[in-house]
Parts: sequence; C-alpha cells; structure tokens
Amino acid sequence: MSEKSKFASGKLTMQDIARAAGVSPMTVSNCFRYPDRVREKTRMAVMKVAVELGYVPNLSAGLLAAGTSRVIGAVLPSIRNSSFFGYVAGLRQETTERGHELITMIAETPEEELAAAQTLLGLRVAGIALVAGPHSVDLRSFLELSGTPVAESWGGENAVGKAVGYDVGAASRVLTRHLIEQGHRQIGFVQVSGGGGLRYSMRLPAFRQEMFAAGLSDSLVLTVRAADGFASGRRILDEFLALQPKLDAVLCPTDVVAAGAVFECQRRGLSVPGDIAISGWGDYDIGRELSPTLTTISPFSHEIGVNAARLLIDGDTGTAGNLTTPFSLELRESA
Amino acid sequence: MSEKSKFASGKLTMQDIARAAGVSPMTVSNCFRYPDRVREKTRMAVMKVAVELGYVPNLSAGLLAAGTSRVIGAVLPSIRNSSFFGYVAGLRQETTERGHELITMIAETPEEELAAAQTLLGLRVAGIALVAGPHSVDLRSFLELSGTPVAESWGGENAVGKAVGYDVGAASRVLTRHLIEQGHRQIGFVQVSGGGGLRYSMRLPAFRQEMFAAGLSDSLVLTVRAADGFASGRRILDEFLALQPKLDAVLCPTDVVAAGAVFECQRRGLSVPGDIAISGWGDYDIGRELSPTLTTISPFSHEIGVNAARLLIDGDTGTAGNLTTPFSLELRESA
DNA sequence: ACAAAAATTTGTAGCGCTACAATATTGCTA
DNA sequence: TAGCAATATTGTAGCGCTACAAATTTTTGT
Repeated sequence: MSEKSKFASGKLTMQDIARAAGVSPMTVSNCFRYPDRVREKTRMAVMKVAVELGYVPNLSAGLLAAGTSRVIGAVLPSIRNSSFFGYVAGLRQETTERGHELITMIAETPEEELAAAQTLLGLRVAGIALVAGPHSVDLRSFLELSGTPVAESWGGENAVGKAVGYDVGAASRVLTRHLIEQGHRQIGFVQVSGGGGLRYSMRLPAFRQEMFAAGLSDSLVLTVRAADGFASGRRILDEFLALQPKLDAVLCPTDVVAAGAVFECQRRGLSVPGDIAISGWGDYDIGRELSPTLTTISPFSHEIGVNAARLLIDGDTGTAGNLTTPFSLELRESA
Repeated sequence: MSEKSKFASGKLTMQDIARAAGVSPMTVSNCFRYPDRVREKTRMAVMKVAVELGYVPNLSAGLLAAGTSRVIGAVLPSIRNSSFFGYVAGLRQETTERGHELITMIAETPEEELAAAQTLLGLRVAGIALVAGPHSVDLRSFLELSGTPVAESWGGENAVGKAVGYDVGAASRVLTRHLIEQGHRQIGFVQVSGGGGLRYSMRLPAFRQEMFAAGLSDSLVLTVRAADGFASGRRILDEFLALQPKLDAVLCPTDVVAAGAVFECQRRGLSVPGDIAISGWGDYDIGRELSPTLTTISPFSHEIGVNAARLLIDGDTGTAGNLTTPFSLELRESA
C-alpha cells in the first residue's frame, strides 16, 4: 500500500486484513461479498480482525471492479414541509428490503436537480428516483443517454423514465365535486409554481371542468410556490377575500397551505367550515390534528415510494413501466 | 473497454471521448479535473464530444485514483417534522460554496445510523455530519478508527467527533424563567426519548433547577418520542390535565408538539395563553403562523449546518473543534 | 534563425477490489 | 489406501481514472 492512498478505512485495505488473518486478500473479499463460499472458521477469523481494526470495504473500488452498484439515489425538491416524508419512507423500505442503500440529495431548482443527477451518475448509482419537475431542458436526454434506470413520481405523462403516481386530475375532480355538493358556490383554487411545482399542474384543468359543468365561475385562482410554507395560506386567504368577499370555499394544494388558511380564518374570526370551507391535499400529519381536522386527498405517498424503488431495482424487466397508484378523499371537519 | 463494465455513463469512458476528440485520455481527464492546464481550443473540442455523447466521469474511479473525495455525508434521524430543514440548508450552502456535494441518509434507530455511517465510510466521503444520538455503542470507536472527519450537531459534550450546537441547558433555563415570570405556577415539562432524542436530554435538569430556585414543583413531566408528530401534543395535554387540572403552562420540546397541544386546547375551549400558556422550541415555520403564534427557542439551525460543514471540510486544521452557536428566545402570543 | 522557456499533451503505474479461472484441500467411496 | 468429487482458497487481469513525470509543441527573446 503506497503513501498516496487516503482512503483505506483507517488506512486499511483487504491486504492488511488478509495478512493479519493469515489468508489471501481474495478470501477477505469473499468473506464480505460471498460469505457462503468461505468456511465458517476462516470467516470468523477474518471478521474478527476486520472488526477489531475497524475495516470497511471501499465501496468505490468494489463498485468499479464489480461493475454494479447497490446504491439508489433520490433527488428531492425540499424537505421543508414534510411533503416527501411518506415517499422517502417508502423508498427506504423497498431499497433496504432489497439489499440496497438509499442516498438522497436536495435540489431546489432545475439547475440544481441537473447537477444532483450528474453527481448521482458519477457515483454510478443503480437507479435515480425523481419527483415531478420542472426539469432542466437537458435532464431528460442526459439521463436517457446514461442508461441508468429512472423513476419519476407525480410527473404524469411527461415523466422522465418510468412514471409512478395517481390520476391527479381525477382527484381534483373528486375534491371539487365534493365542495360543490356541499353547496359551495364561490370556490377559490390555489395552484403551484416553482421547483417541484409541475406535479400540481394537472389539478387546475380538472377543477375548471367541474366548475364549468356545475355552471360556476372558475376564475378565483391564485398561485403559491411549491416550497412555500404556512404563511402562503394566510396570504391566499387575504387575497381571495379581497377578490371575492363572498368566498365560501378554498381548495388548497397541500395541507400546509390549508392549515395556514385555517389559522388566518381563526385570526379573522371566520369559522371553518361554517363561513369558509377549506380543503387540503396530501394527508399530512397536521391535517389529522388541526382543529378543525382537514378534508384532504390522501396520495398514498409511501406506496409511491415503494413502487418507485421497485421499478428502479427491477429496471431491467422492460415492462410497460408506468405505474398507477390509488388516492382517496379523506373527509374530515374542515370541508 | 471490456464487456464487463456496466458503469460507463452510456457505457462511455474517457478513452471513447479521447478517440472522438482526437486527443489522449489523459487530456480528457485534465479537461474535467484541471481545465486550466488545457488550451481552450482543445478543451472545447473535448467538451463538445462529451456533451453530445452524454458522458459523466466515473466518480468512483476518480475517487479511487485520486485518493480524495468531495462528497460530504449527512445522517438524519427523520424528515417527518421539518426539524432539520434549516440545518440541511446550512450544510448544503457551505458544501456547495466549497465545491463539495452533500448526500444525506435517513437513519431512525442507532442500528440504522451505524449502517448508514458504514455506507458513507464505504463511499469514502470526505466527512460525516451526525445529529445527536442515542448512538449505537460501536459508532464512536468505529468512526474514530476510520479517521474520517465527523461533526455532531446538538450532541453537547458527548458528541462523536467535533461538536456544534448551543447551550441547550441555558435555553431551557431562559424559557422556564420566562414562564415563571409570566406568573405560571403549574408548569408541565415534556421530555423526549427515542432515535435522535439525546439532543433534548439537557433540558430537563435545567428546567428542574429553575423550578427549584423558584420554589415550584418540577414533577409534572411527560415523555414523547423524538419522531412523534402533532398528535403527541394532544396526548400530553390530555395527560397533564388529568394529572393536574390547574395546569397553567406547558413547555414543549418542539413547535410541532406545541402546535398539537394548541389544537387540543382549541378543541377543549381552553384559551392560549389565557388558560394555559404553551411554549415550543425550534422556531419552525408553523410557530409563526399558528393562531396564537408560538413563543419558542430559535436554535439558528441554518448556522449550525453551515458550521458543521465548515468543520468537516476544514477537518485537518485540528483546532479545538467544538463550536458553540447562539440561540434566542422568540416571544410571541402563546406564552 | 536559433535557443531557451513556457505551455500543452501524453505515458506510466497504481488506487482497492472482484469476476472468472486455476489450484489446493477435504471428504467420501470402493 | 487410492481415486474422485466437492468444497475452499488463491491467482490474474482489469474496472476507469489520475498523480506525477516525461515528451512534445508553442511561444518568447536575442
């Protein structure tokens, strides 16, 4: 071992372990990689030395030599609002069960997402899990050229790689219809822009269809950015009420925005749903504990994560690939 | 290039790019690694080919050959409650500014944390950012043997590697004193257990000191788990009121638990802070928007992240290492 | 025009591990 | 006891890149 290496765990390589255990480096390698090829007595001797010396195999060297990786990379737009908690939990569960590892990178803009994808490709991950765009214009061709399996969740028809998600338009219709059937006539719709915002884009057309079919105005529309928090709920409620004092319902893009709107109603002395009904989306924890509890769309994010990981790990099967998951309308107190 | 490799980006190596651009593989390497050693005309020719073919250098091979890495690994106990949003944003900012990359892994138990640390060591990351324990009993020696720089945030005196964080006991004293000065006499304290829970442990002794000094009872103590959400706020409020109907304040470990307790007060028709004052911790987004807004401790998590990354990247400087960051008491409506 | 210095390009050996093949050891049967 | 088959261990070449050194080309100065 030369002076050059800074990498050996504690400056150790398999050669050091082999010497200390009185076997060849190949046997050390087999102990870690194919333990059932090594007799137990030999293996115990090797592992004892490895543990004592704190040796960890160099994954980079192994990965380079073997030509395969057991690392899945996920790119998330934000961890600000718990939006991806269930999804990441699902990714983790499936990757762990399949003997893989999950690493995540945060990328808030399309440019950061492209850079993160490049890092993951440089690490030669076994697959990349994306969340709906907007993506950099180069991302799709870049990832396709790489040949690395890609699964995009919530991206719908324009997903990069294989698509996982539910029919967002159908969910939007269900929720809009519910508000109409509750007797609401002045319904505000909140759409989303910015990094990671594309997954919301199919909701507005569906909302418009249902409003049109009911003979109601679809013009009360405001925009928040995907990474905005509770404060955006306050802002849109203020703006809607300035636009239409008779506002009687708001369809929010996430439970966080909805909670923010509920807080503002409380400050204004408006009762929910008595004066204004407020619906959320995403079935976050807060929706179940808020007073009033939130009516919301449950997207089964955990299942989305499990299935995205499954598509990535089974990526060679070449089946149709796209995978549709369920959603449900969760009726609670707020709408 | 043999048939064995599955790794080349689009099956490409520097040799392919070199052939297409009419230069040597070493020149391709220099274009990516030391661009100012290559004349511009040559470099443009090489980069044009690389972009057209979608080539990304194999980081594993580069890392192995160079003996250094520009990847920092962070291990987080959970992304459920936005607790680490600011911290991760700070890590990201500093690593990006220093030309490094940040990858994160989620580890909910001490055993998972040890496994995540082993993966990061296998990837030969340049440094590992941890959050306070409880850690597996092997983690400390394991990481020390590896020689990889480690920074633990919120771990206090028992941190693995270099410690970053604020004086949690001092913050707890400030907050307890504030509640006492507001006239509260039956104060409930919520402590935390479970994965990632050790960072809360220094708060209870400080609370007890202040209560003792004020001649008040310090026996109203309940426990939530670190990964619990809003529902734990409801639970502890119910339990405190069963223990002590004259309860007039609750000191919660996070803004999430506090918000959950506020929601339960609303359901019970108790006014906050009129009937019961509720303080949070962590200065989460929700604390600023909740009605009433939450009195909380701001831990400057972003700064903690920046400084942890700085310690890791400057890891060779061998200075005292531990770094104390500020905190502040944010007085708002709830207490 | 020539020589020296500077800039650019290329060659070599090896980073730590492993797929595949070769060799050595062990156990069983006749 | 010898031979054969099965099991365990080891050897070889190379994965893709790069630190360092050597070779080549270009630029500068006289």
